[in-house]
Amino acid sequence: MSDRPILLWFRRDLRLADHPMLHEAVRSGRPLIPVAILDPVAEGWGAAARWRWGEGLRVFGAALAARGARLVLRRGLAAEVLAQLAGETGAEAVWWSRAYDPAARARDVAVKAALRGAGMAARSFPGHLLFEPEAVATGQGTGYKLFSAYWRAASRLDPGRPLPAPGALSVPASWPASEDLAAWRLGAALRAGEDVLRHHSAPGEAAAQARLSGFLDTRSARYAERRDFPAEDATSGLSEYLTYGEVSPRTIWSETARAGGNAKFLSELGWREFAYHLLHHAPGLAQDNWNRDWDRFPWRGDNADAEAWRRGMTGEPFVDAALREMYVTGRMHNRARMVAASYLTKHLRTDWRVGLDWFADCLTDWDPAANAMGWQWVAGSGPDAAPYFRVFNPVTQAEKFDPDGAYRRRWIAEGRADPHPDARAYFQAAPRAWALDPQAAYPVRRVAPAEGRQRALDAYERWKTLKMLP
DNA sequence: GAAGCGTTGTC
DNA sequence: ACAACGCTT
Repeated sequence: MSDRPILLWFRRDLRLADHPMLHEAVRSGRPLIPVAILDPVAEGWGAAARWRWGEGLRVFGAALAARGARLVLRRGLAAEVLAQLAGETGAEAVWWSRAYDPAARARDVAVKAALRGAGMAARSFPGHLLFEPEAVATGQGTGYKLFSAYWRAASRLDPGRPLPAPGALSVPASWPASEDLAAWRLGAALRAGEDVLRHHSAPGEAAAQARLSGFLDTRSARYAERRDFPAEDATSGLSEYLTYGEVSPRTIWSETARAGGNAKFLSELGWREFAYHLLHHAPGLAQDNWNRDWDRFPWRGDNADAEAWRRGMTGEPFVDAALREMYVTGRMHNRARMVAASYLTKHLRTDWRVGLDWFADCLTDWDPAANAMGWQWVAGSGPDAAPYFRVFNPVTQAEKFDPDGAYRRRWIAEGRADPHPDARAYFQAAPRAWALDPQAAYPVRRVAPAEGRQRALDAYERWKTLKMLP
C-alpha cells in the first residue's frame, strides 16, 4: 500500500456529498490533492458555462478550505499539468469522475494512456449519472430510441444509496502552488457582464441542497400541474447544479423518494439520463442529425431572422421573452425553450445547430447531452415519432401557458410606461452594437404564426420527396 | 410477426 | 380528427 498522494482531478463534480471518487479517496487514507484544470476542453465551453464553472470552483474551493484542504488551480493541457503536478508532489495516482460528452471522453482516454505510460495509476469513477449509459440496454443489447421504453427499463435498476460527505480530508505535507482563479478571467467572454448573471445565480453545493429541499417542501406537490407556466417558480431549478455536479442525481432521486416520491419530476431526471444514453450511442448527437434522412432537409443556415431571434427581436412576444430571459439570467424556462426552439427551426426554418450554438453560449446550465437531444427533438431529426404537423404555435402557447401575460410583461419593455426591472435590465445588458432602445416600438412580426407553420409544412413535404431520391 | 404505443400540438 | 411509422416487447 502506497501512502503517496492522490491527485483528485475535479471537473463537473464540484461537491463533497455522494461523490464516489472522493469517498473512495478518503477511505484510502492517503494524502489528497484536489486539482482543477483550465484546459482546451473547458476553454471550448460557451461563455456562460465557463463563467458558471468558475463560480462553482470558487465556492467548492472554499468548501475544501473549510475542511483543511485546498483546490489547486492550473492551466494547460490536462496530461501535462497532471504529470507536472505529480512530479512536484510525489503523487503516483490521478482519479476523476467520468465525463460522457465526446470532447471530454476523448481527452480522458488520452490522459489515461499518457499517465499509465508514465507509470502512474489513473482511475475514473461514476457519479454524474444515475445509471451508466451502457447499463441500460434492450433485449437485443442495443441502445433505446424511445424514452418511455428506456425509462421503464432504467427504473428497474437500483441506483444505490447516496454516499455521505467525508469529514476531514488527509492533506499533503506541503501544497503545490495554485494559480489565481480571477486570473483565469472565466467571465471575460460574457456579453452581459458578470454582475447581471451573478444576480440570478447561487452557485455551490449548499445552495443546491437548499434548492432541492425547497423544491421538495413546497413546489413538488404541484410540480406536474404548474411546471409549464414560465412566469411561476414551479420547476425544480436544479439543472445548473446537476451540470456542475453540485448535487448528484442520486441524491435527488433518494431525497425525492424520501419526501414521498414524484414520478413526473423523476421522469425529468430520466430525460437527462436518456440524453446521455443517446449521446453514448450517437457521439455525434450535437453535430449530426440523429436521423440521417434529415441531412437533406432544406434548412436555412444562419440568417437575418436567426439574428433577430438571438437578440429577442423577432416580434413574437413569447419567443422574445424567452430569448431575453436567457440573456439576462443564463437560464430559460423549459416551456419557453421548446417554443423558442420550435420557432427557430419551424417558423424561421433555421438549422437547429444555429440555435444550439446560441444556447451553448448563453446558458449557465448548459448540458452537452440534454441540449443536443432537445434541439433535435424539436427540429424533428431526433429520436422521437413526433408527427411533422406538430408545430408549436407561439400565440396559442402564450395563451395557454402565460394566460395573464406575466412572463411576457416581465421581459418585454417596449410599449410600457413602467416596464418590469428585468425587461429594462435586458436593454442595459444587450451589446451596444445591437442598438436596442426600450423606448422604440416593439418589432413587427417577421412572419405570421399561421404562415410560418405553413412554410414549415411545405418544406417538410418537399423534403419527404427529396429523401426518397438516391 | 402481431400488437400496442409514442413528453410536451393544432385547428 | 389530423396521418402515420418506427420502436419494443
